[in-house]
Amino acid sequence: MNLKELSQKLGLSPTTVSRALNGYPEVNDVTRDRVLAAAKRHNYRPNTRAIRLATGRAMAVGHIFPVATKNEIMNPIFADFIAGASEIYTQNGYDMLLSIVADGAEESSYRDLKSRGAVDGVIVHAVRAVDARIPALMDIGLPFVAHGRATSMDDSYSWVDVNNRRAFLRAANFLLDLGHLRIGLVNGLENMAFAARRRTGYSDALAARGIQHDPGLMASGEMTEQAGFLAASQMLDRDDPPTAFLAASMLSGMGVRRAIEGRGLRMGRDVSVIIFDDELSYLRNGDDVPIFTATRSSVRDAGRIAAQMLLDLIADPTSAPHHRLLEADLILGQSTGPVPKHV
Amino acid sequence: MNLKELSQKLGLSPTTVSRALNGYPEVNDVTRDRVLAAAKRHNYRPNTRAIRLATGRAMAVGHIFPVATKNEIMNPIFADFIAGASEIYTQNGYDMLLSIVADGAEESSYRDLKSRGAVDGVIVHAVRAVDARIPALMDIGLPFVAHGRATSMDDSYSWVDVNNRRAFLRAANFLLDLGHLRIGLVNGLENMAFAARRRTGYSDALAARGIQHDPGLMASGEMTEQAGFLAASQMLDRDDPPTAFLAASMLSGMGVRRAIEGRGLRMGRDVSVIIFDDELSYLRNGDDVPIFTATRSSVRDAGRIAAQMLLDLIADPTSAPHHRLLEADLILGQSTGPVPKHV
DNA sequence: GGCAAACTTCAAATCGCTTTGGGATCACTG
DNA sequence: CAGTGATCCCAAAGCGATTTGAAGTTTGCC
Repeated sequence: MNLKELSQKLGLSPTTVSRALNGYPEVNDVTRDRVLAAAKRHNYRPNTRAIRLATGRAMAVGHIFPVATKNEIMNPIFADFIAGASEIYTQNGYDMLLSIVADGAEESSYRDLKSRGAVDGVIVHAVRAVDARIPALMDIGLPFVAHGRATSMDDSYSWVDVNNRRAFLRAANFLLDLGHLRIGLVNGLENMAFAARRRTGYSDALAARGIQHDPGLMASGEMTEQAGFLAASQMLDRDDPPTAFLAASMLSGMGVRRAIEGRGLRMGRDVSVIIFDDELSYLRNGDDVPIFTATRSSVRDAGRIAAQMLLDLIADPTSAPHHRLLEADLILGQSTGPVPKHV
Repeated sequence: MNLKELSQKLGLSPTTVSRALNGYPEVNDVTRDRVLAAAKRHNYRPNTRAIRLATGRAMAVGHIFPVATKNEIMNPIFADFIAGASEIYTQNGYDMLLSIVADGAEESSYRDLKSRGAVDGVIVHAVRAVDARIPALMDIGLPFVAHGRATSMDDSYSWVDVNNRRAFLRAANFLLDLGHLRIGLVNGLENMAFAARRRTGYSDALAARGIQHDPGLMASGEMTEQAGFLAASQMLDRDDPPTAFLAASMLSGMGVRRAIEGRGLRMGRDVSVIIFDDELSYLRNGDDVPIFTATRSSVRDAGRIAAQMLLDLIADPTSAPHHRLLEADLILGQSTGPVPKHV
């Protein structure tokens, strides 16, 4: 069933039917009702391909994920971010186009999407501290929203980000207030913007209390359980092991916990741990009472916000860049406590 | 730059240019080379929207993920499966359309995609033991490949699946051979087809050795660390705790491990564990030596295979359904050993 | 040389919708 | 009653490709 057939059945022109369906004012209410009823009865749905060609809009948004060919690690937050964004697209009649491209091929991928007219805008995932994609997209002229901000150029493009620096600053201060002086940092890869900022927050908190910088207490790597375990193990095996940890993710934290418990220590009593909790659906931090004390910010919400921001931007491409800096909550769990006396 | 402009620059008709670019035989080689060179020089890329309208093909594949509104758990294998599928689409000039829909709204979502002409086919994720989506799609007439098979109707549609029954049968037999008699099953939700089959494998292995069915040693739930921990904890606190576990995923296994170690036991010595390892990129089972003994099958490979199967099906919709049953490897890790003497 | 077959190329129709630029029709003024 | 706006509807021209059917050019062969 297409527009032409439907209009013939109704004895109207395609023009009128199209206008009736799309809510244009120049059509009689009686006529409009007839049209809407007929459309519903015949289960008519306008052909997306034709709409796209006619309007010149793709009614689709692209999500391009970089994957380092070397280790091929998909970011675990991916699924939940997407889930949040998807809600918004569905509500607004947009489709979500996904592609996963090798680490440096993103720019050509963007150019391709643009010149093929396959999308109206894109979301930039996993922003690096220095990220070539951002100037590239500005050059290409494809509307975009970044999930995260590069270190520089903060205001010239739209982004949604968590206040990573403050989150880790607060977490570190919380541990310092509990008396912890040696705090291990189990960070993500610090070429990523979010990880770099978290490190800054950590360092600033220590510096403010006059605590000396100790490279042996700062690890940076993939945010896997295994990596978290290894990093924490190394630190715990020092002569002056840390009494607390700041871990970059739920998985890292689980690795840290294993390292602690594997040494016969108890998390929350002998060694404190704070994680960054993205509220991933399949990595919940406990059910009622949080297992880990955590800085928490829902990545699904971030997905929703970024998607909405992008649609707004597409609707009005001339508008100034939008920004949204989310604050992470500091929630108390069972993994932190005062520094043990006997240490 | 569109076809018309390009053809004007070349002094040719759009017809010829189109044919030259698409490799049709009725165009002179000299002309073709001229066209190709000009296309490259002007960075011409045909407009996807126009191609789609003209050819009537969407050149896109849909991935629809069901999300139970209650718990909203995204399946962790999602990201890696998608990554595998994406490779294939990219190679073949297809786009991947993703949407996440509430648990029972899938059918209308399929109908929508079909009548809008937004996709040429879909992948069905997370097949349940009894799954309404499969007959629905057959009714709608949208080509599809299921990742998993429902309990019945095995041959009337295309699927890619792992031999889940045999995987758990082999794993259980391996444990039985090591002398374990009480084996705890920490399964996924058994309304899912894969989990139901794994349970069958487990049960069949025990039955073949004349071991009595013990409901207290069989848990079924979300495949999270927390759920795995709770299930294993309960079993370990029995008067006759299991000496081994079969866990449905890496995350479940991590929970089981925590339950074991939290009781002062050592995994691999006091209690054995075998997991099902989907080879998720961010949940690697160790780097060189596997941590867990595991039945292993790459979900990324499954994504590749399913995607290719779907493209084949789209290319020839009249062909008979395709099937691919993958066998999981049983790989030896550090989490299994003979049943302890003193028990 | 002549005629058919094979090559090349093109004009125009098509896909299914939106949107521009008018035409009717009708009621309301002055 | 002619003139002026509203109001309602339509024909036709896009959007940018593919594809059909046909025309013009070579080539091949007797």
